Amino acid sequence: MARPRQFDELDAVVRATDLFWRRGYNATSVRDLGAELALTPSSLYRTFTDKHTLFLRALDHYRATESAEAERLLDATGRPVREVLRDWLLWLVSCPSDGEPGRGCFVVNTATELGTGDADVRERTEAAFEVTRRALRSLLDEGRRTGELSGDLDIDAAVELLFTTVLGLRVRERAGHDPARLAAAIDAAIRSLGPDAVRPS
Amino acid sequence: MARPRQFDELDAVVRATDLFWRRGYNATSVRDLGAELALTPSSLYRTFTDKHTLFLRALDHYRATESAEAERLLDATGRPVREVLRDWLLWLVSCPSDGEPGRGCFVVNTATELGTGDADVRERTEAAFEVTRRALRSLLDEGRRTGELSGDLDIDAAVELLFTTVLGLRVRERAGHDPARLAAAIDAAIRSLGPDAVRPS
DNA sequence: CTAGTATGGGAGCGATCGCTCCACAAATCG
DNA sequence: CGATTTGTGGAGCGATCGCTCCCATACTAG
Repeated sequence: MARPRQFDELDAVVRATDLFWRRGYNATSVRDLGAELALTPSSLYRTFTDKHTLFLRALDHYRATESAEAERLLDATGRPVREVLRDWLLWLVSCPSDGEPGRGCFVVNTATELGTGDADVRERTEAAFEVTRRALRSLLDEGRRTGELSGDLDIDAAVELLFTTVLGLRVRERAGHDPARLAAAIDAAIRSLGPDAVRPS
Repeated sequence: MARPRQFDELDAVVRATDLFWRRGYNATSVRDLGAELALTPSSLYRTFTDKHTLFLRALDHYRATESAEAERLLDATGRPVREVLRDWLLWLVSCPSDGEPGRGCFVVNTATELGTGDADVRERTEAAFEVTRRALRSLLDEGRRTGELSGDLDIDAAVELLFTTVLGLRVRERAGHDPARLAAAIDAAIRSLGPDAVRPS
């Protein structure tokens, strides 16, 4: 051992995530990061190798916190699946907290900004998308098991529609669209699953 | 009059649109633009003022060509509205032509990259979104007039869902998702409008 | 032809980019 | 204590950023 760090590495990643999330990859300079994380260039590079690697760390951190929260919201066992789905979708478009302009979803912002060109990034965005897709599928499977969703429902197609809707919602949140309209879209998406067979409205 | 231009201004805007579309605002340098448009800095700045103004020109050009094509696809009078809607949505995710990696939608990419911070940009992205929303609404109104759509359908909500789906589809096209899955999402979105009352399946 | 005017080419401005290097500081060893 | 190891601070590297300026060029008007 030798001289200990004067900063918390996790805290630095959290702040870096916030900055990359708000501004995107290209618009965030190493000097911006240094100021926000209270790190000199030498500490930043010694700890995180370079800007690109720090960005990947930020993406990973975002995915971890995001999917942990999603798991919490989706694991409300026993509740009606439509209600669980609705709460989750509403959370997606109001997350993390109001008061600031919309930041959308870090993964979606990254996927649209960097496209498919960066292999490291694409690997992570695709993994994040796959987690969302799986979560939707298991929720719909659950709904079919309990009988809340009709056996006629094409679950593959419904997952694709809901997943696509999630991405659209997060773009709209970033664009600052009226929350009431986003809520209307969410309700319409849930209605597209058909009438509730167990608790008819 | 004096010395005439050696380049076509519209052609330059077309090329600039292509570059900004693929790389985004921040990742496109003035030197990149100069090389792609075959323009020296002096010509570029004399003609287009600065990078930001050229970007707005590119956005306007994109909106004009995009909405002209959309109008063509949506104005297929007499055809079933579900078919018109389906063809349009399929066109959105395969546009402008294949062979290259997905570029998504220039407006969506811009909205997510720049957020709500740039007033000039936001004005244009919101206008583009409003055009799309209106097009969907008039299509659904038409469907209700002809009886193809049920009178019970909540058109406001359906417009919100379809519009959100459009944005999601364009993100997914940019992210390089499987076209078959996008088509499945499109079919599910159309099915969410309810059964066809005039031409029952 | 000359005068007037707008363009094309390109050097290069100050600022900022991502990043490196090195002297110094603070901890653990013997 | 001195030797070693690791982190910190900051000057500053070469490259690139958005952009400006100057001058030769190529056109029209008279």
